[in-house]
This record gives sequence, structure tokens and C-alpha cells, in this order.
Amino acid sequence: MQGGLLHQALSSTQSLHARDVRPNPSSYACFLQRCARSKALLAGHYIHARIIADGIHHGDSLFGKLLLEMYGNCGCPDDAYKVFHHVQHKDLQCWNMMIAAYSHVDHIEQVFKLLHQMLMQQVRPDDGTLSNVLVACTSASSLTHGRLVHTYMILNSLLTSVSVINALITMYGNCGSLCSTRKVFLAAQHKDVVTWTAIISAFAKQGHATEALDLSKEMLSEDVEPDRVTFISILDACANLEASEMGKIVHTLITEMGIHIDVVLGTAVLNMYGKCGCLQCARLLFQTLQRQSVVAWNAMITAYVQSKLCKEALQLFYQMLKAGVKASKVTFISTLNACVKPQDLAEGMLLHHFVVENGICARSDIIVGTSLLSMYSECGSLYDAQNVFDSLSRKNVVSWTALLSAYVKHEKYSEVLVLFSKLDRKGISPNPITFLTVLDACANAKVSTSGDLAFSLIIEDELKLDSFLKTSLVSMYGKCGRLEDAKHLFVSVSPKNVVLYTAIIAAYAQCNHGKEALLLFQQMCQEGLKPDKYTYSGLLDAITGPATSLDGKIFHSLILEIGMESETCVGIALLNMYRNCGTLDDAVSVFVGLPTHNIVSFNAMLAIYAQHQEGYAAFELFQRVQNEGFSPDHVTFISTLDACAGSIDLVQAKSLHVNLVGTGVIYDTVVKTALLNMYSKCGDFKGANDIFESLLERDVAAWNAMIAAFADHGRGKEALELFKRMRGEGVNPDGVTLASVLLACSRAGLTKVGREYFDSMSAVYGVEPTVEHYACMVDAYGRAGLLNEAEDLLKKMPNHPSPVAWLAFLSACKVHRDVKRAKHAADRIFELDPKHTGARLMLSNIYAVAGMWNDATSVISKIT
DNA sequence: CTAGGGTTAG
Repeated sequence: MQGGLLHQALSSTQSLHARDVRPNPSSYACFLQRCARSKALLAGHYIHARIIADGIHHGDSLFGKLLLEMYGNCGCPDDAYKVFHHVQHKDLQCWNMMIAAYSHVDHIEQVFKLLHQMLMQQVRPDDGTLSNVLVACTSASSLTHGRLVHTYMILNSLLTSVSVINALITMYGNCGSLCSTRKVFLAAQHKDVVTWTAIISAFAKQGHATEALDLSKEMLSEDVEPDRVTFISILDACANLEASEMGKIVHTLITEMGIHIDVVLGTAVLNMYGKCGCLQCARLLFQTLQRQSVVAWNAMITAYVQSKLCKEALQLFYQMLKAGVKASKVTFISTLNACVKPQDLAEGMLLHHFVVENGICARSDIIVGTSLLSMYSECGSLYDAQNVFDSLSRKNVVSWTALLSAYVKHEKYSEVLVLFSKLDRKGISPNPITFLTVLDACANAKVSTSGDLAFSLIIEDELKLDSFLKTSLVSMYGKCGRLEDAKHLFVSVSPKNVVLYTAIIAAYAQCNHGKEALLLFQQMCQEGLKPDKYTYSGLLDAITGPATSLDGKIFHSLILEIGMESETCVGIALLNMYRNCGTLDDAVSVFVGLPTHNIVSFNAMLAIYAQHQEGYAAFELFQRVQNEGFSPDHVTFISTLDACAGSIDLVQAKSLHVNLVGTGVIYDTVVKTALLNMYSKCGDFKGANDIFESLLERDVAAWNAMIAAFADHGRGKEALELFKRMRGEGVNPDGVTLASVLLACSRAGLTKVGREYFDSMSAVYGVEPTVEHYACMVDAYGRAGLLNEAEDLLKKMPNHPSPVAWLAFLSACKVHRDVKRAKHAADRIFELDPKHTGARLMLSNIYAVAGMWNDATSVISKIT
């Protein structure tokens, strides 16, 4: 366009000159108007130069205005000002044009300077002036400047024309003062379609879509006919409310009224369908557009992302490029949202590359930069997210909140709290979303003191403590075990919604107040609120321990009845419930019934396999996790390694190790300890020892695992040496350590040494002996054939001796063929657990070996 | 010269 116009200007003036004819000023004027309309700056500059060359003074009022208009339209207010400066007789129109030139771009200070100048020169502003000034306030989002103009208008009784009032309504709407918008609207004597559209748009844009729709209805009842632009705003409100029914009605109405659906209106309809989740309708509309603008493509990409069809969204992006449409900033922002998993990282990086290639500077464009930050975080690279943040030349509360959110996602809660404490120094005021993010971190880190701090800041900043924030606080206090505080906040919210109830129910459940949780669940239902998948999942946490396993079954059937079992989060909660109280079969049936899995559901099942020592099943499930493209995390590895310890062969064990290498998870001490334990239990002592020696930091669990490994491999003396090394490094042993030490003594035949450790446990190490320690000692005596000592020890056991300790003794009796003691030991076990099958089998075996067949048969026959 | 409009970051 621009090149064409320039060429035309050049050739026509040149041909005139060739014939030595001076171009007629009216042809210059005509060209200038065309340049202004087409925003052809280059051609405009050329005409300007010719005008000067032809000796026409650009202070001439005709050319002055034409040049002003041209430069203003082309977005060059400074060039316009040079012309304005030379205009000799500045009339009102000149002033208005100059102000308009500055009001289109962000030059609010210049606009007010001009306004001041014209007032000084006794030029009275008219409606046009005021409209222009208000447009400047709107585009600068400056409520202060806007209010100033409003005051001036009131003082000078200038609130007369509809157009100025409309500009005022728009200004207040755009600057976020809905209250003032409403006041001006209500005071307006005459309202036209623009007035109504301005206020509907203001409410829709500021997140008050319900009021926007109410206003739309009021407008219709007052017999004001909506036009294309009005419908765009109404559709915006429908989109925000996800009111698809209303949206469809509006769409039909538009068609019935015979309003032409152009690209802009069409995109608004498309967007409404996209936001309402009607992807098919959106797609259909997209195809019927005469021209697919970049905005329409962007809306379409967003629609796919919101429907979680990320792959399709990316495909659309490439289709768009193929169709020859140039991607805009918004295109990249929308498409980056489609990268949400670690597998999308490469795609996200490619998009980052395109952003740079398209000349968009992510460092200075805070919105694009923040989108990139979130993309990297979602795709699992906290490192890149932090790098993008560091590179931003300007940071605002949104970019800071995005960073905090990235650290929350990566479970680095203490870092979140440190970053949050820096906000104040950086001059950033947290907003409600910042607080929601920080409270999430406090809850997960169980640091309620930081939550208290956030709470006090919310109050201090006079932020509205709305039900969202209160719900988040309830949840945080619940997770931190401060039930009273959670309850206090819960009570203060009215009316209560499902999310709030879910939070308090989960709080009670997590604090082991299952009964209260159930009562609140009941109360919620009585209030007519419908529990959702999260409510059920939180409630299931309340069902723990064998004592309540009945409730668990009842709840499971209730969940099946309402068809909630196919929700992944409910399934996970059911799995966790059966992990506490249930059989392997119960768990497997829940797991198999889940249509979609995530890494957490896999982890839950793996933990159950570990609990039931189903190593091979766990190994297979782990392979499925990998084959289906999920990224195992540290929990996945810990459960798998625990489950597989002792049940898989060494080749399989090594394959798990190989999978670990190259994931960041390998640096986790807990994971390495599980790996060590697996190697040991799978018979590879050297493998276990290598892992242990490779550890940079060793916690008590790591020491325990290695001591147990020595003991298990019959290297009792070395186990004891390692124990001494552990003590030498200042690590305090716990009950598990001492059990392993006793086991090592037992295996090495060091009964006396074992007894010394046993006797000094409480005094030297501060660990009270438990059943397990007694059982170890009984086992040690039993192996050494010291049945008297073993029996003495059992009699000294505090509280009631448990079947475990007696079973160790029974086993020793078997080895030493002591039928009398065996019968006594078995009787003790049957007193504690009459159905103890293991003890019956062992006793029967002892009788059989002694040739006491009748007794053997009689003991076995009692097995039920 | 002058009032209302489609996509977009936590």
C-alpha cells in the first residue's frame, strides 16, 4: 500500500515537472488525504518535502491541517507538532488535531501540556477537544488525569453532549473505576447505543460479566437497538461467564437481525464458543469467516488450549504459518500455553526461538517474557524459568507471581518464602493471586508462621479478604495442623461454597478428625451443595486405619453409585485409603478402573505394590509408566525400588538403575538409599556398597540401609565397624539402626556383643527397645542355642509380648528340637492370636520331626 | 480532530 502510493506520488509529480508544470495544490491536498487514510508515512513525507520545495508555506492553514492529520494518523505526533508550531492561525480544529495526534499513542503529558497552552491562549475547548483528551486518558489508563478532566467539565458545565459522556464512561471503565462509570451513566440525560455499549463493555472487561448481561437486558427493554459493536461486548460477557446457552441465543439474535458477521464480530462469536468449551462451534465459525485474521487464529489456538487439546493447538499454529499469516505477540503467548508437560519442552524452546526470530524482545516485553517463564516451568525446567525471569528488563507483580508459582510447582517451598520476603524491597505489592501462590507454598511446606505473615500482609494491604483467599487460608491452616484457625476462618465465610467446604473437610481429614469431616460432609449436602471430585478425594483421606475400613467400603460404593470413580483424583484417594486399610485386590480393582492416569496415580499403586512386596508387578507397572510417556519422579523410583528389592533379578535391578541415571532424581539421597537397599536385597552386595560410598551426604536412613546390607550378607563384624564409623561421623542412630546392629550380631554369632548393645540402647543411644529389638535378641539367643536366655528375655518384655518375638523363639525351638518349649511358645502366640497360621504350621512341623504325628495332625486341623 | 469492538502473561 505504502510503496504503491509513494510510487504514484513520485511518478505523477515527476511527469508534471517534466512538462514544467507545477502541480496544482489541490492534487497535493488529495494525496495528503490519501496518505493519512492509508497511514502511508513515507509517501506523506515525500509530499511534505515537495510542498516545501514548491514554496508553499506549511503554516498555511489548509496544508497545516492536512499535514497534521497525516502525521497524526501515521503515529508521528512529533512530526505533527513541528507543523503545528508553524501554523500561523491556530484555530480550535488545529488544537484538536494536535491533541488527537498525541492521544493515539501514549503521550498523556504532551496532551495536557497542549490543553494548558490552549487555555492560556483563551481558546475554549469544545466537545471534540474533551473527547480527544479523554481518549488519551483511556489509552494511558490514567485515572488521575481522567478525573481531572471530569472535574474541569463539571466546573464548566461541559457535560452536555452524548459523545463526551460516552468518552467519559469509556475512560472510567478502562481505568478500572466501575463505580464512577456507573455514576456518569446514571446521570446521563440521553443515552444512545454507544453509551450502552460503553458501559456493557466496561463491566464485561472488568470481570463483572453478570452485571454486563443485566445491562444488556435493560438496554433491550428501553428499546435501544444493539448494533455490531454492542454484540461484541455482550459476547465478551457470555465468554467470561462461560454462558454457552446465552451465547448461542445472542448468536441467533445477531443472525436474525440480519447483522453482517464480519471478521471482528465473527471472532467475538468464535471466542465465546471457545471459552464455553464448544470447540466444534468455534471451529465451524472460524471456517465461515471470509478472512482468517491473526486475531481469529489466536482465538482458535486459545480455544484448543483451553480444551486441553494442546497438540491440536500447536498444529493450528503451524497451519497458520503455512497459510501465510504472520504470527503476532499474542499468537506466541497463546501457543506457549500449549506447552504444559516435560515432553513439550523441545516444542516450547522452538517457540522461544520463533519469538526471537520474529523480532520480539522477550526481555523488554514483560507479557511475552512471563509467558516464556511459565512455559519453562510447566515443562519442568525451573532453571530456564529462572533465567528468563532474570533476563527481564522490568519485573511486575505478575512476573514475580509467575516465578513464585514456578517454585511452588517444583516443590521448592522454602525458596518461595524467601522470594516472597524480597518483594517488599523490590517495591512490588503482592496482589490476591500472589497471596494464593504463597499460601499454597506455606501449606505444602507446613510453615504456618509464613502463612500467618501472609495473612497479616493481606489485612495490612487492605486487600479484600474474599472467599478465595479465605478458602486458601483454611486449606493452609488445615495442612499445617491448625484446625482451630481453619475452623475460625471457615465460620466467617458466608455464603459457603463447595470449594470452601472441601477445604475444611480436607483439613479435618488431614488432622485425623474423620468423624467431624464426615459430619461437615453431611452438613454440606444438607445445605444443598453438591460435593465434587475434590470433596470426595479430601473426605477419603479421613478414612484411615483398619478401624474405619467399613466406612471406606461404604464410601467406595457411594462413589461408584454416583459415577465418581473414574475421576483420577478420586481414584488416587481410594488407592491411598486401601493402602491404609484394604487388600491388594481392592486397590488393583480401583487402579484398573481408572480411565486416565497421571504420575501420582501410578505412584499410589506402586506404593501399594511395595507394601505388599509385589516386586514383579511393580517392575511391570514401572515399565508401563515409561512406555506411556510419563516422567517418573522421586516418589515413583522410591516405591518401585522398595517393591522390587528382593523380588527381581539383577539384570532388571540394573535396568532400574540405568533409568535413574540422567534424571535429576538420582541426586536424591532417599532415592539412592532405596537403590542401595534394592541392590543389597537382590544379592548384589558390591552394587549396594558402591552406591553407599558414592553418597555425598548420608542421613541416618542411608547408614541404616548399609548396616542392614552388611548384616544381610553375613558380614556382621563389618556391619558393626560401619556402625562405629557412623557414630564417629556424629550421626545419631535410631531404632532401625539398632535393630540392624542386633541383627548383625545375631548373624555373626556375637550374642554377647548383641546383648551389650541391647542393654545399653536406652541409656547410651536414647532408643527404647521395641518388640522388634526383643525379637532380634531372641533370634540371636535362639541361633546360639541359648533358649533359656531367650525365654528369660521374653518374660522381661514390657507390656505384652507380641507374636513376632514369640515366633522368633518358636523358630529357635524348632532348630533345637525343643518340643516342650515350642508348645509353650505356641500357646503364648495363640493367646494373642488364635488364628496364627504361621505358628500352627511351625508347631505341627516340630511335632512331626519329633514323630508326634497325632499332635502334628491335631494342630494342623485347627487351621481355619 | 471527536464517543462503544475481536485474540494475550501469574
